[in-house]
This record gives sequence, structure tokens and C-alpha cells, in this order.
Amino acid sequence: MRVATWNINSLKARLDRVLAWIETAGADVVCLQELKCATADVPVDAFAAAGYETAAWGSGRWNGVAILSRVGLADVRQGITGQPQFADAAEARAITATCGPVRVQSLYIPNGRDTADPHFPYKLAFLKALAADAAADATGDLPFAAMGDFNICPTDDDIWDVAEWTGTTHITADERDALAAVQAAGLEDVFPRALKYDRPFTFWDYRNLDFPKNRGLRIDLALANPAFKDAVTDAYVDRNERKGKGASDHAPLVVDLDL
DNA sequence: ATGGCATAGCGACTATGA
Repeated sequence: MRVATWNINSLKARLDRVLAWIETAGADVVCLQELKCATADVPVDAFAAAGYETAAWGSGRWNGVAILSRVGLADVRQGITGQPQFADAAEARAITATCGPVRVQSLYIPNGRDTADPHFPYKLAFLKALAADAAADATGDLPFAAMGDFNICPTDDDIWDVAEWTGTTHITADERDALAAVQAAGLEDVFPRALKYDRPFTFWDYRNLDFPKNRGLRIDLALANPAFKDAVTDAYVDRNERKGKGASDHAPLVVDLDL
């Protein structure tokens, strides 16, 4: 089966591309992030017509996560245990579901904005809660993966030029330590193939010709438990989906499983 | 030191993203 995660940067603006991609890619399960619409505005009928059930948590203009599945959808859980709030609100950043033989979590980790911004400790707190939340699924027999936009480059190789990002979020030791704690719960980074160049970036800023110049980041990850990891036969970033007018600034991360 | 580009929202601009 084929599982994918993709930050689509607005479901409304990207619907045609999402429908086209899930069909041509033949994805069985798709984790989406940054819906940027309310739960009630998620086009579940369009996904149903394409053969997919939908679990979604949207909250309007920002954030929003979903899971599409054509292999069943059960045991849906919104948010994570102990999820911190920001500005007194629980943001739509996590949804988990069992899809046939696998359990997947669609995650949109807070950006952090700036290391001096309140959003930064919020990001770290979210990751700390995630590490505790993931422990049960990570050690279970059911194949499980926490997938999504982690907004962290795990290593200096996961960014086009780390020197250009000195002092910014996404590459700090605090963030990498928080990510390592999530992995220490029993989840391993499923490292994808690059379809072009040497590194499998998943995000390129719209500005500055960053995509043509391959100034990218690898921030979209699939963290898998042993049962999931053992079933992986291939993983790659579909950078072709980043091309052309109307693309998201993220490309889908695709994982194939012998399940 | 800042913006670039893209998105949504009652909008003629701002906030957010990474």
C-alpha cells in the first residue's frame, strides 16, 4: 500500500491538484496539513467520489489537518493528549486514524516564528506532548507512523544552506532535541529518496526562485514505529508536484509499504 | 535591516508561513 503526507497550503486553493495527485499517485492513505478551512468546509463529497473517506479537523483561516483513506477509516482521534494551547485556543494540528493495516497521524507542528517569539516555546511544548502521546502507538504491534510537517530540519544536511539560516528557527538544538525525544519514544525517520539532486527536500519557499535553485528544506517527515518501518519498501519526495502554477510550497512525501 | 510569494479574511490592508 501507498501512504503519503503533504502540506497543501490551503485545501480550497489546491483541491483540483490534490484530487489529481491522489489519483495519479495511487495513494491509499494521505495525510494533509494546512487545510486553511473549517471542518465543515472540507469537501468530503469530492473525496468520496474519488473513493476516499475523510477525517478532518479544520479551524478556519490557519492550520487544519486531515487524513484521506481508501482502505478504511476507524478510531479517529482529534488532537493529542496534553496538547498545549496557543492564545487560549487548541489549534487544529493533529488527527490520528487507523486505515486498514496501518495507523497514521497527520501532524502540523507549530512554526515557532522566531526563537524569541512565544510561538517558539509553544512549538517545543507541542513536541514534548507529542513524545508522550506517541509512546503507546510507537511500542504497539500495529504499524504506526506520525507523519506531517514537523517544521524542523533534523540535521544540517536537511537544509540547502545552514549558514543562511543562522539564528533562525527550524535548525536550533532545542528543536532538534525535542524531535529526538519524539523519536526516542520508538519512532524512526523514514528517509526518502531524492528524485533529483542529492537531497530529498520537501519544502521550497515561493520567493527568490528557491525551487528552481533547489534552495529547499526537508521538514516533512514520516516517523515510523518498528512494525511500520519493517514494512517500508520505498520512500521518495514527489518534487514534480512542486512544479508549475498553483503548486503548494511543499511536495508530497510518499511511503510504500508491503502491507 | 527588509522583502521577495502565496493564502484567507469583510479586505482597499493585515497576519501568517519557514
